[in-house]
Amino acid sequence: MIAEVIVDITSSEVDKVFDYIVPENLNIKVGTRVSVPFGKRYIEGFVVKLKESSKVSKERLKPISRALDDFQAINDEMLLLKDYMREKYHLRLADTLRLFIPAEMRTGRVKVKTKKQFRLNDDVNLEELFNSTRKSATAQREFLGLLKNGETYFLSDYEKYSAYIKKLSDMGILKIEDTEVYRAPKSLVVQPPKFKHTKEQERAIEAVKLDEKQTYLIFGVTGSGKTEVYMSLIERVLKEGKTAIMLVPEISLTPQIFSNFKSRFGDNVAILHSGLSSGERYDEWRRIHEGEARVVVGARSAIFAPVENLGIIIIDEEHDGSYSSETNPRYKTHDIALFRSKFNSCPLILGSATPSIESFYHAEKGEYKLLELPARVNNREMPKIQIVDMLNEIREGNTGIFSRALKYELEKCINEKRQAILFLNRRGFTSFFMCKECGYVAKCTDCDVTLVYHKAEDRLKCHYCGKRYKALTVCPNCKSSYIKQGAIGTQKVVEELEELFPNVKIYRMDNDTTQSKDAHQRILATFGNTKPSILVGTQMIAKGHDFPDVTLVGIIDADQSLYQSDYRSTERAFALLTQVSGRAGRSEAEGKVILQSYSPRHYVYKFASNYNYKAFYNKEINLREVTHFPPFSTILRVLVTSEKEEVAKDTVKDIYSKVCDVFSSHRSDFFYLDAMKSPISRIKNKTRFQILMRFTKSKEDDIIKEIYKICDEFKSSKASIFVEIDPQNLS
DNA sequence: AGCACGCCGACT
DNA sequence: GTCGGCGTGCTC
Repeated sequence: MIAEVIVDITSSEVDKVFDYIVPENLNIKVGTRVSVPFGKRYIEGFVVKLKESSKVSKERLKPISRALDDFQAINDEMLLLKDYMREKYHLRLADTLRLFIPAEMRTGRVKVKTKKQFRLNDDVNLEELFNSTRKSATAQREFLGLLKNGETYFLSDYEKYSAYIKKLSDMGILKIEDTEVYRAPKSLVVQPPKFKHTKEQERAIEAVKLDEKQTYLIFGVTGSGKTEVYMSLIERVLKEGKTAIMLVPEISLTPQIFSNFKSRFGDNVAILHSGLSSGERYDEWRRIHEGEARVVVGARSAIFAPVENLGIIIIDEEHDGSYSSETNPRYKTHDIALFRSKFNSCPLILGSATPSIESFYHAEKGEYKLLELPARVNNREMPKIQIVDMLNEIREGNTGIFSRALKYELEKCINEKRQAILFLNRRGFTSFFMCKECGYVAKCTDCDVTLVYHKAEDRLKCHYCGKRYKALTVCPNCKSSYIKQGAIGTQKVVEELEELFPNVKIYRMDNDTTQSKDAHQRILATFGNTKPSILVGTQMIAKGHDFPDVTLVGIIDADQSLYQSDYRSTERAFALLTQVSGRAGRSEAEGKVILQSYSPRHYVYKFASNYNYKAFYNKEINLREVTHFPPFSTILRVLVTSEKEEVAKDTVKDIYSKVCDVFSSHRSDFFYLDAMKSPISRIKNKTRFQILMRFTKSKEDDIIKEIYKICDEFKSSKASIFVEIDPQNLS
């Protein structure tokens, strides 16, 4: 027997299957992880196919040396998924397979945690043993009274009898053995709140057919009880003996979510996210793999959870950018979910208060079934949004961070002993260091990006590679000491607030203050318990926690998300504004949102301030259609990186000339084609060039295939080539 | 990814 | 003369 093996090396040179002889005595199946001799060393690999003969000559074939697990690490569905991802994204085989198993398994140090257990030997007569034990040996008699034939017990639970247990074990009456136990992540279990479904929830739950591969879009306003709909659907799926995957954005993977699910579904729930220890992650994966956990809750990568007999996939906050992988194995969670939905003939549920334009377009065309939850469960109004023209503030002499309206509302809020949240799009004290004399801007030596000043450490940091630099006091270019910081950040806002309200507690939440484990939760918890108080933060405060006493939300620099020059920025801004505003609407008292903008007449503000998603969608989709942007076209980017600028340049040139041929033969399908340096021309000391193109959606399959073929021609060890479809950002 | 092979510069 | 630099090529 011959096995096709993918070696666990992610390099384009070995990105193919290698044939190996399967020794008779080994139990090797498709999907087994194996160790194989490769060149002069041994390497891990995955068996992806078994066959009778090989095209490789007999002399060159080597035998597999051993199986690494006694189970099939990758099931048949995942093996097909690997082929799908290969075709769709042109990923390296080893890269995709790595997504399917926890990293802990590859490193070789598979740490199965064991615990000592004991059980009575089957032939022991408990009653006889009890009676033959001296009456005075009360502890021994007590212990025997706890036992039953055929049951197993953890040694650690009976520590006070350990000496006696040892004796019984020596006498051959009971047996102590190691058994595998799972390190389940801890989470508090609370009593699930009793829900009475609204009519709309009821309708949505019943509308989903569980045995069809249909995609549904649940369009539910903030607070309409989408999570309750998800849980009820999962309940229905479990009743049919099937399994479920529910994805949420990494940032909203809060302990609340877990405890909600744990209380509803108990040990059936497995949790996968980046905060788990490697032991926990491995064990959760094993529990899913063994079929012990049938509900998987997790971030993006949980879409690869090894569940069998999948009955439903739910993607909550489906518009969230974190569902697109931006690095190495680039994939779109929606694509993978769609594949698994088809394979398992099960529904895929996308849920959002602000669906992505693309998803809503699919719903409008009838490809997705639209389920609407238009009313909030508590019938509470969304907070009123007031747009403040910051240019007008300047005209009238207020050049500070806060508009007069925001200051007024902050004072009012504090006087009423309530809480406020101030939202800001940046992090760090200032975004950059710039010399006011010569215009010098501090940049990273390895990446072509401006450095960001972090006041707490008094350091300049590169947000791409993490490299740190001493803060500058003198301009290295012209020696002027007039070197200053640019725009505002969370720290700056906090400082100004402390001056304005010296007696009010002010909390800061951004990437810097949430580095340590659980810091996120800690800040939210202290903030939640302090009144009055103000929380200043970035994106991450937009989601998660409900604070009933937050009555004011201030958006300091609303325009920030609009200035990014990509076609999705308005859509992102709308979602963000809606999301942030929702933070103010949980209270008995009326909530208020102050939105500060330098371009207050932008249409996104008009629609966002009325919470009118559909009007926004109509405007946006028309714009996309006339400008030929997705979902009416496909954007494709070929990114070439290399340590050597010349190599990258030459490779891009070669590829570009071939792409031009494709362009010529599909002239009427192309809207755009150009080759250039990437906006960030160096990252981690690799030069980056790119080719950007945009073409008709209907021809994407053909064109993408041709582009992949071209990239294959020029692949080498000197330059890396990445192809991205509809990339989220173009750095 | 590694590891060997191989062809040119500065040293005991 | 040789030790060692890393460019190139191969791994079933």
